[in-house]
Amino acid sequence: MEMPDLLDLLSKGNVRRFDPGEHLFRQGDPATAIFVVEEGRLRLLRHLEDGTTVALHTARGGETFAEAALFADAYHCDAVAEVESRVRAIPKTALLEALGRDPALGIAFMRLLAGHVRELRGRVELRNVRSAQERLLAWLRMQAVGSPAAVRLDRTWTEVAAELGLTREAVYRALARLEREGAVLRRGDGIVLGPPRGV
Amino acid sequence: MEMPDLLDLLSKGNVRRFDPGEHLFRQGDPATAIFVVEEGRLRLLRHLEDGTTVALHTARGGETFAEAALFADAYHCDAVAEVESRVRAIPKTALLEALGRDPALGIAFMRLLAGHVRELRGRVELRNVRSAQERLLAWLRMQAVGSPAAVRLDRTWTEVAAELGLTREAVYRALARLEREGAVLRRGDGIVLGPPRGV
DNA sequence: CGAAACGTTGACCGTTTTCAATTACAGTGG
DNA sequence: CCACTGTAATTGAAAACGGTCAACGTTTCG
Repeated sequence: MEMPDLLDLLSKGNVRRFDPGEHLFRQGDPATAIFVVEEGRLRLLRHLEDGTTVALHTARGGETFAEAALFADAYHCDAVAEVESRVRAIPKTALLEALGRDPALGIAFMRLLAGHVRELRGRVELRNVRSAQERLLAWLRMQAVGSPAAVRLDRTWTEVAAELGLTREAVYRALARLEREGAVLRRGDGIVLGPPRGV
Repeated sequence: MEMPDLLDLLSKGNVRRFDPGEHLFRQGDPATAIFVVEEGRLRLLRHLEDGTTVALHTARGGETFAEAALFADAYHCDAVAEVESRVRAIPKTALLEALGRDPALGIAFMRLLAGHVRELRGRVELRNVRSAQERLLAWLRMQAVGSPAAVRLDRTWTEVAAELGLTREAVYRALARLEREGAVLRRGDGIVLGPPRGV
């Protein structure tokens, strides 16, 4: 049950550049493609009947979005670049055709989606932890690998804060307090959890 | 682009009855099936390392859940019946095999998963709204249907509060304030939004 | 080299959580 | 038919917590 050339397929589309505020597509436009964010940040916004707007999602580097466009005739929301961004567009027809032809590719795509579901559920779960300190600790434990459990950061704390639904200040404070209390240890480019209590 | 016999396939498993509090499976159990709720209500609960438990999802009649089990060796959460429920279990091996054989079936399943992804992303984005009042209002607008926009509650406010990531008290207060400010109108079993300003 | 963005810490303020108390039901069993 | 029990709904008051603002050092990158 290995992953066939799904990534290959997902890298076939054209990359386009968008300026801040520029639209990739608008609610109601014919759904013609799904997207992969190469770089930057896009917001998905839905316009409601009463004229108000609600944010559906914020897509960042590496993420795919508008997958649901595969199964709809039109986009259900706007996609707007928040900062200058590079976005790869995978044509819907080609992707659908490939998925329908090669079952293994379909399975791979399902796994991708199922993984998203699991990851998103984890994210929601994390947000249920009220305390900033506990939430950060839970996140660190989820990210941790090895023994002793350690996390190597591949992103800035500011970005981590956004994922946790906190301000960066709150994260720094939580971090400082966790370290003060001996729950974690900052090690340059990463964090070590559950440090030796005997010291 | 119609839905092929996914429902057909999803109605192939055995139906089992569960009493309130009874477990369908537990976190760590070998993943052998995905499920469809025939009737009742199930909660998916994840146990954190600190012993606490958080709700991942509440599955209701008609819903499928634990789809991610198809691609995982073990369940990553508990499933517990909240009320007496009838649940259909679709064996993982059979489903995987059928999905691999019939591409159309796969497409239908992908659509299901893509819908879940969209819903979950919406949930996360909702949690990014800091103010309890704004968050509740955004949620209400998303749930609203008809004109004038209205929401009929099929669950308790306590449950809504949990989905919003707030305490029920915070929800009641936000609700009271929204009503005081004329943004919503409580109507027995539901809520009417953006009430006529002329009155 | 200079402008951004990141990292870090402090103080203050507003909001939400918590704790507490009261009302309103719906179901249960005597 | 009614007291009895448990949960939901509701509101108040105080405490805790995170957000916001501010200030400053550091790194990054054009």
